[in-house]
Parts: sequence; structure tokens; C-alpha cells
Amino acid sequence: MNKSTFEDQKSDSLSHQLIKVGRLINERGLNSVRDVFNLPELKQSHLDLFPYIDFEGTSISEIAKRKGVSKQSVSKIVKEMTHMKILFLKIDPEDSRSKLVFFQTSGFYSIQKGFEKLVSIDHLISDHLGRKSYKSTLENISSLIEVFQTEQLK
Amino acid sequence: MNKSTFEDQKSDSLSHQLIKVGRLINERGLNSVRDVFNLPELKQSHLDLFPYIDFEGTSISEIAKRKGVSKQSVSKIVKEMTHMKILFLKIDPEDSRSKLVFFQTSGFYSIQKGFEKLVSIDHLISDHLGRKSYKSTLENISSLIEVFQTEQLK
DNA sequence: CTTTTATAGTCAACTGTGATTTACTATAGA
DNA sequence: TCTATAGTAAATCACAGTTGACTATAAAAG
Repeated sequence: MNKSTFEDQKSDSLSHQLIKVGRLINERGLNSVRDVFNLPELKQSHLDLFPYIDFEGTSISEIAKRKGVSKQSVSKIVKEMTHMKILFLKIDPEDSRSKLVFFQTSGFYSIQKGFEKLVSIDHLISDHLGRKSYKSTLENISSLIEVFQTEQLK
Repeated sequence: MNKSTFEDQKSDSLSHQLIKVGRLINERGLNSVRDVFNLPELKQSHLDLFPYIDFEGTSISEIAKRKGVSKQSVSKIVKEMTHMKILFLKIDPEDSRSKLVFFQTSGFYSIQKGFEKLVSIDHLISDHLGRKSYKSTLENISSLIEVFQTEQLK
């Protein structure tokens, strides 16, 4: 197998290209947020927590359970993020053992501003592909996510 | 902002969905290769080296330069991969200081067999989306990769 | 009620790992 | 010969994770 065959095979593979584009977007997003908010300490591990935190507040144990790691590990990262003013904590009024984790929804570091940045990557994509292709690609990718999350065995 | 708005915003974001699908496919691919080749020691760091190794052979220094890490770090991971029979080394006939890294292109652990596995994920995707959507999505994603790799600033 | 058991969170010690830095050998090339 | 480069080895670092020990509160059992 020569080089061009190898390269052809790679760029013909949608799975390969999806892994690649996902990483590129992730990298861009991380750099963009670090840049805009002037938070050079922001790490991947911080961003990785986002999907597990609800807007109505989520306890540390619940985040740990969802993410599949120990609560000690989550506790540490949440602490760092509160210092960065990305999150804040509030004792659960229904259970004083539990601390609810919230996004900082106002102020300079607000998640809303983060969203505006993420949305700007979407704008870039939309400008490049056109509105119609953006929509159809989004539909296709979303249905793939469902497949991969549902299917258990190869 | 309530939960449903937040969730809507996330699944409307193609960038977000692309990050997600990329990770799911990557995870599936890693598990699949570990499983098929009976290589439970295979780590992400091993797979991460693949894109930097040419079929004509690539020196350790060159891999390090391409990946943006030290040659010591690459040296260690390459060593592990030669023990797993995924790669093999050969002194560069044109420079006896340099060792060229090659994929093991024959035998049980050959890269070709790995490709067959990756291709099977593509088949799954293609079966799900249909041939036409597969092709248009591949084109869109490939053009996005070009944009992200070309553009320097946000 | 009071005791027992379970759960939420934190702290500290440790682990695995991908990386760096420093130091070294060996070969290439000016 | 002098300098640059390829590779390796060992020490160390950063960091995300674990386990174990602890406090505090909740909730169930008696």
C-alpha cells in the first residue's frame, strides 16, 4: 500500500473525519474561551464537566455519578472552577449535606458569554457550508449520536 | 434560562454535536481494536501517534516535530508499540543515527486489519444514513476540516 | 426519641501516565 | 576538529484519577 492510497482511505472514511473535526472544534473552543475570558488556567478537565451540570443546579455526587468518576475527583475540579468564577455553590435547601453546583449566569465570566462564543463557531460553520447544508449535517450527526449511544455491541 | 432552552441550544449546535460524535466514534474504535486484536494494553496515546507515521517510514524526531512534543516522549510510546507488534524500526540507510518507524503491514496485528475494523464503523454509519447522506456529510465535514486547519485566528 | 446505617462532601496520600528537562552516546557534516 | 542532530535513559513534573479516613446530616430501625 503506497502513501496516496493510505491518505485516500483516510479522507474517504467519515468516521475518521468526524474524529478529526471534533478535535479541531474542541481545540478551537478551548482556546477561544481561554482567550476571551482571559483564563489561561482553563483546562480540558474543566470543560469536560459542563455537560453534566444542569441549569437548575446539580450536586457533586450526581455529577460524579453521571460522569462515572469519584465524587472526590469532581469536588476538586469544581473547587477550581468556583475560584475561576465559572461556577458557584449553594447548599441544597432540601438536604443540607448536599451542595448544588450552578453556572455563574451573570457577570464577566457568565456561561451566556461562553455560549455566544460557541455560537460564533457555529456561525463560522454555517457561513462556510450554507444554511441548508448546516441543517442537514446537523440532522445526520444528531441521528448518528443516537445510534452510537443506543447500540451496545459493535 | 431554563433547562429545556439549554438542552435545545446544545443540540442545535453543530459544533457541539461534532465534538460529541467524534468522541463516541473514537471510543468505539479504540474498544473495537483492543477487542479484535486482543490488545488490552492499547492506549489512546498509541493511537494518537498513527496520523504522524507515513507508510514509507518516519523517523522518531520527525514524528515528534509533527506532533509538537519531545522526541523522548515519542521514543517511549514507539517502543511500547513495537513490543505490541504494531510498529517496527529500521535504521535509516541514509543516516545511521536515525531510526525509521514503520507500520507492521503483515501478520496478525497488521494495520490493514485495523483498517478493516475502521471501515466497519463506516459501514454502520452508511447503513444508518444511507449512501447519499453519507457522501454529502463526508464532503461537508472534509471541507470544514480544511477551514479549521487553514484559518489561523478565531 | 435514640441508635444505627446510609449518604454528601472534603482532605490527604498515593497511582498511572504523558509529558519535560538534563545528561549521555553516537553519527553526520561543516 | 567542532558543532549539530538522532536517539535513549533517568529524574522529575503535572494532573486526573483512585482509595481510605474523616465530619456532618439524613433517614430508617429499634
